[in-house]
Amino acid sequence: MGTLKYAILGLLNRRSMTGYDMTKEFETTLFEFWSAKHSQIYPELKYLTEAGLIEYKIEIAGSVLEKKLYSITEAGRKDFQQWELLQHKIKPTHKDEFRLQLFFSDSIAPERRLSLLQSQLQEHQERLEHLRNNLQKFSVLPPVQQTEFSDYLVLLGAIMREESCCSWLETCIRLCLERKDM
Amino acid sequence: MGTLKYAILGLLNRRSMTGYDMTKEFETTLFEFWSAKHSQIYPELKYLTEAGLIEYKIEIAGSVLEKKLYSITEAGRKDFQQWELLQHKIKPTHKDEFRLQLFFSDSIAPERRLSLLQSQLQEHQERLEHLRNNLQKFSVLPPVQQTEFSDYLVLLGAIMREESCCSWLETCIRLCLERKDM
DNA sequence: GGCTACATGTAAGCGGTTACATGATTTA
DNA sequence: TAAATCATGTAACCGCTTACATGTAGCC
Repeated sequence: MGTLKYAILGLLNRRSMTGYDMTKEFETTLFEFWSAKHSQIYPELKYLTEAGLIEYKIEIAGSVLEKKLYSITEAGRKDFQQWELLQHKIKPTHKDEFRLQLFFSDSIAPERRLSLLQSQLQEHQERLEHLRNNLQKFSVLPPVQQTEFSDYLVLLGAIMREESCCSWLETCIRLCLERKDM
Repeated sequence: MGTLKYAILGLLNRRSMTGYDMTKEFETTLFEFWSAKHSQIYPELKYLTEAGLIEYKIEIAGSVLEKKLYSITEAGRKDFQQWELLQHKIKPTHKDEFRLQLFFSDSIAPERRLSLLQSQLQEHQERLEHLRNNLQKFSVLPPVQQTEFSDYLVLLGAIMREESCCSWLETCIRLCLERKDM
């Protein structure tokens, strides 16, 4: 797919930054829908530079430390904006180890299945709470043209996904309890 | 993670089958939460056989064609059942190219963003419809001990996930339309 | 006889993670 | 001065996909 390329171009389309800054962005802002480690980012930056889609100038921090401040080129911006218009097909399978485990859970004791469901529910509840805290920074709904509007939409998506997951797990637990003796 | 290993052991824990049968299972039954191509399955079968977790006997189909009918060994069953009890941590990032695209969509025209949202909604609606058709085979809720009960739970999970995704996309579309001039 | 499905493998390459490796700057 | 953070890279390995490669069985 080569999606990392566009994640990087997208970041640089917003503002110039170093590879280190990008690493932080992937760990925080983009974390809900994309991630990449520095060991993947640096080689990709090298490749994108060679391809002429980005460029860098060296800045000196302190007295000797060289930082590479990357920015997007015109060619890069063009490439990015073309990708931004593509109507991607959805991926057919969302791999999910827990659901695989649940699918085969008729091989274990019903109480064990119940405890798996409950621990899974707790994890998703914690993530949901965390996401809802993030939502609080949007005291008012941002205008559509602004960057914050997109941020708001994807955060909303993450929250709704977790809510739905929690309510599914609650349903599973309820069904297991209600029908304990069947 | 080595999850494919347990997907295979789980299948063989239900019934003996060939690599080809497994390929079909991954394409149909398990498709919503796991998948694997035959090119990944056959080497894994070889490895699991060497590790003593599964074994095969050769069956002749027709006059000469050799099929390897795999079954799980006692060691394999033990390994599988141990995995089945593990309380896995949820994966922090669900990579999603569409959400990445949406996140950066302040760089394109609002009508373009709207059309992306609408095409994405349509895809998810189609998948949802397909999943709801699958649900119809459960005319009554199966008893908890049975294999079909697990099947039902994961199908319900897939449906709820798609429903939530659709309603998120509908919300996004509504927000974009309502606030067109802001 | 031809098509589809059955059946089993290997090879190249990509995307990604973990670990290895190094050094400067800032802050407590 | 010690620890945390900033900063940049490489190497080995794993999981997975795409493509290559081959041949049989059943059905119309």
